[in-house]
Amino acid sequence: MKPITDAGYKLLHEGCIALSQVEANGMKIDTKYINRAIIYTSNRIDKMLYQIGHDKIFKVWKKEFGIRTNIGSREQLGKILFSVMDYPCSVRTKTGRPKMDEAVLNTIDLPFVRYFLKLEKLKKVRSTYLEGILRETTDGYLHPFFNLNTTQTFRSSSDHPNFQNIPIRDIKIAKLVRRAFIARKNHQVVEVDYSGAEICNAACYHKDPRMISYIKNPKKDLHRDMAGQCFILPRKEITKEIRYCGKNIFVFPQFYGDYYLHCAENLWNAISQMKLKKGDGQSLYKHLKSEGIYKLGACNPEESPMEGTFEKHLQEVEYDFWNRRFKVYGQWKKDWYYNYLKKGYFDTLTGFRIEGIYKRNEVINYPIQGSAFHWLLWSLIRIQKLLKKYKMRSLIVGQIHDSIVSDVYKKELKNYLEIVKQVMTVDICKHWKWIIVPLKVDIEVAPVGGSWYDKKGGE
DNA sequence: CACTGGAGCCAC
DNA sequence: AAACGTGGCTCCAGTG
Repeated sequence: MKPITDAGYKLLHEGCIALSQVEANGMKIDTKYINRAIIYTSNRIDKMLYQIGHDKIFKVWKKEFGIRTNIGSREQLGKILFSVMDYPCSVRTKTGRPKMDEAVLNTIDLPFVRYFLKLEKLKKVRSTYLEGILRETTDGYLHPFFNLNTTQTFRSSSDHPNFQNIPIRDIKIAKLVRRAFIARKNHQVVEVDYSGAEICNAACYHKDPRMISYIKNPKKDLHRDMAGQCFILPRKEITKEIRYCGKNIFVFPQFYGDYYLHCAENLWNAISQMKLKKGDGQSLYKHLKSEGIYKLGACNPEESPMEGTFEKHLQEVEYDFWNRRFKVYGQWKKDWYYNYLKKGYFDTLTGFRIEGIYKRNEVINYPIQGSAFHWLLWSLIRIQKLLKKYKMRSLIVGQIHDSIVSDVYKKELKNYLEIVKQVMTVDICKHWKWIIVPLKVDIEVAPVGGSWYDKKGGE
């Protein structure tokens, strides 16, 4: 893994300098708030511990493990549930222990298990995030590290603390943690990200005309279309939730190298969780039945799927996806991997060579992932230079793979956004002629006096 | 007491 | 033929 062009070397050299400035800038932290949040979370943890301590199952647990009883041990809980209480254990880890993650535990309908999961979540929030952030904060500022030398793909990483995995999906936990990240006085938090960075970047490699047309035409929607195909639904019946499944259980996994068996299982399971406008998941199973799909199927890699099963249907959807809809993309994947096998390395569009022993999915994913980050890195370097050149007070304070987090002086907001848009969607295309799709950014701004949690989209 | 691998979970 | 890519952090359990 090394730069093979001067431009590649220069990108990392300047990137390193720019990110060190980002580290030095740091983000302002509301430490008083964090201390309150830790107390609040601790109270909730105590409540859960009380609930657990007064449950009959905990008596069984103590009887089994005595002085070794550890409420944080999933292994011990597994023994109680699957050996002592005789719940069936359907999944095991690769070392043969019962799998005890959230998905498995959600299938066991006991208040005790619900308390346990709640407790684990709260402990994670407290230790990794609230306490982790506070530990690394000095004089009210947090300075996470951003590394360019640690990843296989030429992406970046972040540590002490990791700024790139602060909760956002679970809205309550997101608020609890992100509320701590604030802007300097008379500044506001602004986050700008490339929309569909990896999909757009992939298109620059494979140049599939149908993918490019999806990217160029805002009326087209790949995730909606694929959700429709997976569930055999017309466009108008695709709810937000169904589209979400198309995106996160079919399209992205397929891009990363997943295959129909896995997708079929996950989509089928997702149906049971769905709450639809017209009825619930059951109505979707019924709908599939009316289309001749009666069950999931065995999903055994050794056997070919049976007619009338969902796995058979997904096999057809997948075939269509790579051999008809995105035929050029599908062929590119084959060629790209074949060329790697022949040469023993592959080169990225941003000027790097990746050499060594890699699996098929790695060979296909690394260049896309790495180059997508390099769009961001190039943009960050340039934006920072311009902020300096115009003697602006706004500062870049963080970076998350395809987004830039800044602490923007309120009077500079308009200028800042102009610079960012110019660099990220216009200048970069002049710098890298191989960018053959139009680039778009999503902008989110928090009000002055607000926190990172308060960022809102729409220009 | 230090260290390590596994498992889990957070992000893109 | 194979089968979801990249990271970091925490806790547990086992080892030396």
